[in-house]
Amino acid sequence: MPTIKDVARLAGGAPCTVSNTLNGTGYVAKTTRERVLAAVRELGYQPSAIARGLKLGRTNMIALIIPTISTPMFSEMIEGIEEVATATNYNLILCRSARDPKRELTYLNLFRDGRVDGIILAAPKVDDPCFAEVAAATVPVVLVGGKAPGEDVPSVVVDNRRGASEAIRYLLELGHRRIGFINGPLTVFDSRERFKAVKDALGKAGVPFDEHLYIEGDFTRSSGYAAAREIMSRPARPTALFVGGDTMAMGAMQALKDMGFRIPDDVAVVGFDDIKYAQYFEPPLTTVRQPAYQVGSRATKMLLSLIEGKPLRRKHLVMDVKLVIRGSSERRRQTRGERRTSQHEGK
Amino acid sequence: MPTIKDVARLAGGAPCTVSNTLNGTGYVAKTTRERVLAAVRELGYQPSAIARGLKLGRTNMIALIIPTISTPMFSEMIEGIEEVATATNYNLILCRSARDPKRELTYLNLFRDGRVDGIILAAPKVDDPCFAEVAAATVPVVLVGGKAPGEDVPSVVVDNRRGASEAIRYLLELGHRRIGFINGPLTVFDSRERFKAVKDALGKAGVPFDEHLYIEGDFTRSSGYAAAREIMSRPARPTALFVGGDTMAMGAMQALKDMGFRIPDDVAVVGFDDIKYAQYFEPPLTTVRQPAYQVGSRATKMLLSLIEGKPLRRKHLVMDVKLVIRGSSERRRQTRGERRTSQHEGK
DNA sequence: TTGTAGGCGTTATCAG
DNA sequence: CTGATAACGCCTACAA
Repeated sequence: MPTIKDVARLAGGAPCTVSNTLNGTGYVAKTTRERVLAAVRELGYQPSAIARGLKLGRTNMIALIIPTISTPMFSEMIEGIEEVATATNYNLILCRSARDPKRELTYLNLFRDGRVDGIILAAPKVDDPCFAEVAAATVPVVLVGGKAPGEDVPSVVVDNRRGASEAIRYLLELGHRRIGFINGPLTVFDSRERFKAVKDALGKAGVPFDEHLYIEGDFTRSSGYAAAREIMSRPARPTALFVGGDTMAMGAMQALKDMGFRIPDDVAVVGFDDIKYAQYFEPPLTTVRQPAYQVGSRATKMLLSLIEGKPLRRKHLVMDVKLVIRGSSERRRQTRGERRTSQHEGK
Repeated sequence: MPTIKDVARLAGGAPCTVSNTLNGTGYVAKTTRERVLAAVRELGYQPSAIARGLKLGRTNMIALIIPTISTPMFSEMIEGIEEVATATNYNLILCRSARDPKRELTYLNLFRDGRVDGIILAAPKVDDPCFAEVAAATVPVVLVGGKAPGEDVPSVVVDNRRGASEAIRYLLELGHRRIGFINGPLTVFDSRERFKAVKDALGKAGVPFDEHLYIEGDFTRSSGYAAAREIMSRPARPTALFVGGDTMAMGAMQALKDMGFRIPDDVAVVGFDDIKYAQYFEPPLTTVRQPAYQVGSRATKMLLSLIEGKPLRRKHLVMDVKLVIRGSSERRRQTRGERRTSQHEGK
């Protein structure tokens, strides 16, 4: 690889002139500029990001620490992050935390050395041990799907409370009174919020929260399967299931079918997420849509603002969610012909 | 951030002694080492990856250039890549190419400056303009899901020919003679291979390849939907559909249902990929499983070998595929009880 | 066994 | 307008 010196030599000048030409800093005579640019082209010169990073203390890299990559919600979020980063000339370093605070900590420590200009930490645990590290970070950190104690660390979350209470209110309106709730682990911010909202919504309707209708899974399909089997085997089983995650809901639906229950006739199911595949479940899943892509892109915009030293207008963003009603919760009144178009949502 | 000098000062020594202590290079007296380590701990010192990268010409970073992130096949592949990279102490820079050779080129050029030690280029086009750049790259490049002309650039692909011909042979065995083929774009390596294999397999069975039963989509669900609608509207429509991608197959199945065809009774469907959701389609999709995660991890191992300067045992890997038979191709003979377990594959 | 000097490729400063 | 010089933080000779 040619260096700036090679270019300077070929153009008959000094390295700093090349630098000034390329970066538009300082004054460079037009003729000089042209000679320099010609030399650059001839050599195929490209400044070394490493050397520049060392000098400037800026790398144009951001790091993303995220539980998994291939989970639909997270992979969409990653796409939103990548999009904004790339558009702003930043590169993305991808780190999988597997929801393990130790790994989060390792990465957070790794990145204290200036190799990245900012960090997005996705889905930290409630009381995550790494929050101390986050507070002491040498670069801006934005939290996604979680909040650190206090108001200091900027965050983007979805409106879990609203989503969960809408789901519950909707099921109540349909006449359900025994509503099972398959939640994610309470160590996860989203799950905790949803838990509170569900209790609240039930309480307001005068329906007592029944612990026997509550189970926690771990967001996997198999945990949803197991949870549904369990909950449907208990006495006084529910007539509806609210599942905090579409992948778990998929497992739950499978369990219901395997146990011989019809959806929604015997049991209504409402999920959370609205992953791409939710509308193609059988029956299509009623679920609370959360804008994963936008969560990612907004968080990245916040991070980039912080990196540029711009103040944030709002430190904590709560993204809107929306209940999407499909066949898993209401008996179909549609004819075959109507389904044809109704099922063909989006691309 | 403290530098190596700060540590040296605190420990009462020279920077190089700190370096030697930390890297195990040269001789360091035990007492000195201890003093150094104590100072390191006290200051929370961590070597700067940037400075080290500049000095050593090695960054422990690899770049991945891949069409999309949230497509199931690709996101699994990314996970395989991330896994191996992390385990070997490398970090992953994620770049989305959107199948655009221009973007591939931009990235390939960007990375010539030494900021990464190696590059994985996923799903390049056949005759991709960036192959020239790949050949001239300053760091090792491994191709995934594609091959450059000649034998020079290492690659990992799946056995598309075997997969496609098994699918076709299977449909022929079931008695199908008019087999529609919804393929991906022929600019994609996989699609091209599958195309040849399908022609071959039909030819060997004495069934002529009928162009009216062939359509290309772009791997999206909507393109599968449109393609199936189109192909099923033509005269002498097929009794079976082989679809080169499960997401497209999902769209195709939707189209078939909307048109009133029963699967598999009126039309059998066989996909390619075996994405996680394929087994939960209605009916569950018969498809050719490709090991996306392993493709990613193997490619990364190859790349890391090249980076370490180790010779490759084999420059070109072809990963095995496997036809997975489910309900979309054969009329169910199972009772409800049997389905229960058969549908509950994997997690 | 330890320390000194130089350089990796840039860019900022400041003198010419 | 241009160029010499120093510095970013680290590592590797080589000298002490």
